[in-house]
Amino acid sequence: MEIDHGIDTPVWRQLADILRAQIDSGELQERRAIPTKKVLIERHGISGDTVDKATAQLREEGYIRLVFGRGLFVVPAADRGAKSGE
Amino acid sequence: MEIDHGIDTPVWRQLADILRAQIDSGELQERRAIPTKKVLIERHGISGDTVDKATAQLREEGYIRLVFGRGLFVVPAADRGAKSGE
DNA sequence: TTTCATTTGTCCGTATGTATT
DNA sequence: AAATACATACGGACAAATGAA
Repeated sequence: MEIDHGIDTPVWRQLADILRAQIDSGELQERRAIPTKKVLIERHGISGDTVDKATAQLREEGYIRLVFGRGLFVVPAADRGAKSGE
Repeated sequence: MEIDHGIDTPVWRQLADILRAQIDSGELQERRAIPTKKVLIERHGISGDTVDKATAQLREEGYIRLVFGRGLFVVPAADRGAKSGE
């Protein structure tokens, strides 16, 4: 899964797509934290702002949820419908 | 309508609230462009990224719509339900 | 056609604030 | 006290689309 700066899909959306696919496939497990912001910055060679846009999108979709001071956690598919954030 | 950096409501959300109120009140008229990014930056003393976050929120709500190279235009209330962007 | 100005979205690198451990 | 973690914010830069000259 490589980020491509050359095509017309924004980098933040590509990252959101990658993370969503990893959640759907189980590579990122339910109730566990996704990689930290710092890791995503270093791994993909992108800025923190861009990571934020991707995670904001995923939070909006209900895929992940913020636990302050700890990280972003994968929401179980069963709880995706409606919860604390909405 | 003043932006306040001191309270816990993010600046980008405050700006979104201001613009939404101006649209609802008719101060910003339907089918007309909202103030440009540059104007909003100078008028409120905030950064371009912060303006972007506010306008992205309003686009998502269906209040405004992007016309590339021209500006962000107020969507008539009647068309807010569903249109080109969704 | 080419050039120039305008406008937006995207992106970077850094910094700060708040909460948790 | 210190490290970790995320959201927010800044200021600058670039690409693409539009319109005017």
